[in-house]
Amino acid sequence: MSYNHQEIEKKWQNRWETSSVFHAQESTDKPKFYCLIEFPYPSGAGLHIGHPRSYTALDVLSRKRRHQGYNVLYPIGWDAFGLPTENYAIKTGRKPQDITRENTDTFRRQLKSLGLSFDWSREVNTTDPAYYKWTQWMFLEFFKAGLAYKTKMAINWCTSCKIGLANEEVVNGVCERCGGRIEKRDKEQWMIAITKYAERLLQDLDTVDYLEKIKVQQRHWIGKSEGAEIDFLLDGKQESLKVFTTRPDTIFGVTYMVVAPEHPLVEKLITDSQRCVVERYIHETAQKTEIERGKQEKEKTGVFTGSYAINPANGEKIPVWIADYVLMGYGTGAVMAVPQHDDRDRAFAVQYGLPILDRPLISFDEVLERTKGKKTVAYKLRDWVFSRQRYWGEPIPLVHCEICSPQTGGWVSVPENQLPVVLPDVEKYEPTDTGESPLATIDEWINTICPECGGPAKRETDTMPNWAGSSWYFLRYIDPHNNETFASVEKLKHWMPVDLYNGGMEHTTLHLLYSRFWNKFLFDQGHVPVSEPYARRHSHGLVLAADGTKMSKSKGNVVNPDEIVREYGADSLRMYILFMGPFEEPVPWSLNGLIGVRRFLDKVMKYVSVWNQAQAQDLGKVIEPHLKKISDDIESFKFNTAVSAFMRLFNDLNAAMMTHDQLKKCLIVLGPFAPHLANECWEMIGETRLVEEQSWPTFDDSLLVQSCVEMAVQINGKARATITLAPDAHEQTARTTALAQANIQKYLEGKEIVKIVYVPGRILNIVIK
RNA sequence: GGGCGAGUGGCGGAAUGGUAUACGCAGGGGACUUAAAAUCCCCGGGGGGAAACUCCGUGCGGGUUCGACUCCCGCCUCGCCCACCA
Repeated sequence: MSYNHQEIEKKWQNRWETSSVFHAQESTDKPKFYCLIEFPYPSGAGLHIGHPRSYTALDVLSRKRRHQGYNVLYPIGWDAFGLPTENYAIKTGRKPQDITRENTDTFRRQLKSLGLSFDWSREVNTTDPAYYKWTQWMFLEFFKAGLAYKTKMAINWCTSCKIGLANEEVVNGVCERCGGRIEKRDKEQWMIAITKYAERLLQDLDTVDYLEKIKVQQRHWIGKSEGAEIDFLLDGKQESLKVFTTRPDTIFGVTYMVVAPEHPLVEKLITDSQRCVVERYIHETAQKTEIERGKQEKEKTGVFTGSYAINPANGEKIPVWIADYVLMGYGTGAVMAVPQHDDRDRAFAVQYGLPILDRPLISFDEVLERTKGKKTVAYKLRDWVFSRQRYWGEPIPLVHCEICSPQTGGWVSVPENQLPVVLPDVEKYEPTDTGESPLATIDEWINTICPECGGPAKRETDTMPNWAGSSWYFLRYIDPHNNETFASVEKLKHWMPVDLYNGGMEHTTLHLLYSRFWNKFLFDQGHVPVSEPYARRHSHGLVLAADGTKMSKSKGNVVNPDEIVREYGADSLRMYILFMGPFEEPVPWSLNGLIGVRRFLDKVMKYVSVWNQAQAQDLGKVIEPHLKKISDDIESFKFNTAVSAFMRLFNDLNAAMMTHDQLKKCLIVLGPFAPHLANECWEMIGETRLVEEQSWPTFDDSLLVQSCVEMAVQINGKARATITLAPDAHEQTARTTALAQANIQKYLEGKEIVKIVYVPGRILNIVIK
């Protein structure tokens, strides 16, 4: 017998919608639980089968918390700015706004069909002007605090997307999104000074409950090194070269120095005789892509500048080289090379025949004294490139005025009462290879008046990266319809921090770090009540195709959730996706596995439909251990074994009828996993109201202990017999029973018992010789 | 090169010091049926044996322990992340 999932799923989804059971409450004495999933990017491809993995898992937990009496906030929204939509708009000649609306409609319909207990009344959309008004407002807070600045810098330019990328968006030397070739380009960019928060982003990891691998990855990304800055006077010149080193104690072994090709002192270092060769090297290096640089990792390149520096520790004269293995963005962009102690320096020294000297080490303090150096720290973290030269993003709310604000380069904030600066309609969205935003072609939008002097001014045409809107969306969920502020202080105090945030590992050094930073900044400005936004962070594994590879359109191995829901039902999909494997591990999709879960759900439906109270017996001893395990497994994210415990429960029943109360308990615990079926069964046994309105069951300890257990008897660690005993049986009883076993006696014949190890309820091991 | 994780039946996986392979899939056998589907019951790591039982077995090699998939040391393979960060 197979139940009609299409009928019952629609029915209960309507009931949930009209009853508002999933709405977070505004005023209540209940403890709060804020449960967050990473809001999706509504792509044209529709929901990916991987999305429900995270959503269903946290749905189970949210539902359990509601049963447990918590006021639960489990919201959903759309991270809808970004390139795929813009590129699709260009290709089809349509407006990104229209495409986004269609895509979010599809995603909303698909998510609702899964029976997820989101509070749909709080839906947010980063592309909604009422939302991005506050993204712009927050940007201005960064600007006013001096943390947003515009600077000319070599950026990563994706030649395919025609867009500047942050370092974080360049993966293996190619564009993270499209795989396109990256080249370096000099461009004026808005930057946000995340590096000012490097130390706190690092330190405060100790105050939050994240999976350890997430902390490790963030620490590594922030990359703190302690060391010293030491000045090396240039021979015959006024200037000195400042280096950063983590090994000041090796300073006697310095045999040469190296500066990055982009170092500001390069021009002064070049001597006439070397000018030709050095300039050619710098030019060649600038042309190199990240990939090309990577390939030459083993083979280092560089040139001698012609200049010398003086080692402040011993007065030795040492040559200064230029090489691209030294990075301008880290430390001071200059190093003292100690081939004896550093592999890279050694490789370079070998390559160019520079001396390698084995000199004694000296203490940190002594070095600082001799060289007048100072202790310092360096971070790998770089400031955040915040400009994008594209259309489909939040306009940066600044105008440029020739007269006003010379201290900020002529940049003036758009006043709060003129926010949001709304994206204007444009004819064409194509990016230009000149690196200007498509907004740059709309004169009537660009030309405006300066809010300070009233004179003519021009709007900034760069837009924000799509990490902007996602850096604070968890705050907007708390008060999504507020027109006065992004969220009221009282509501923020009630809900923050997020109690549990689940998302993909790929966001660890991007979104997760950005949003921690963003929240800390708002905290410092007094706008949010907590310094860390997420009390706990968990992460899920990918759903792979059946062959264990990533699902991709080009390989044609993408599973469509609509089809699964139509054929097998949302409850089957939910339960299978939890059952398929450990939550944190990548797991291949299997239609057969899904069918197995559907059979189980049919079995439950069949059981309930033939269940009758007249034949009921007390099956508490069978049922409760399983329900207890399921309840515990939810807490430890072991959803796969929770589902198998359900299967065992119904196998163990052997079709025996449990009591009405016991059946109710089973259905309440089933609710978070298969909510439609649980409600349908709930109604079939004559219950009114919704399963969602019931309290989570408690478990009777006396029913959790078995009266007797089967125990192995081992001889020298090998199982030779089994005996049945009370779990707390006395050792003497256990020994007597074990020694009476025929197979045990066989082994004991002619042997001496050295000792007997007895672990009640577990094992009895007889050691013989 | 560095960091993190994983390696268990035909397959997804369970067990984190105590009878390895729970649960599910695929497979074999049986019941029901004119038949099939569906459903239900039974079997199910490999070798030997009629059976009782026995030997081998959790990537490889050592070790700790009464007892190791589990802990320790040394390798191999795969996955993910970072990768010239001084």
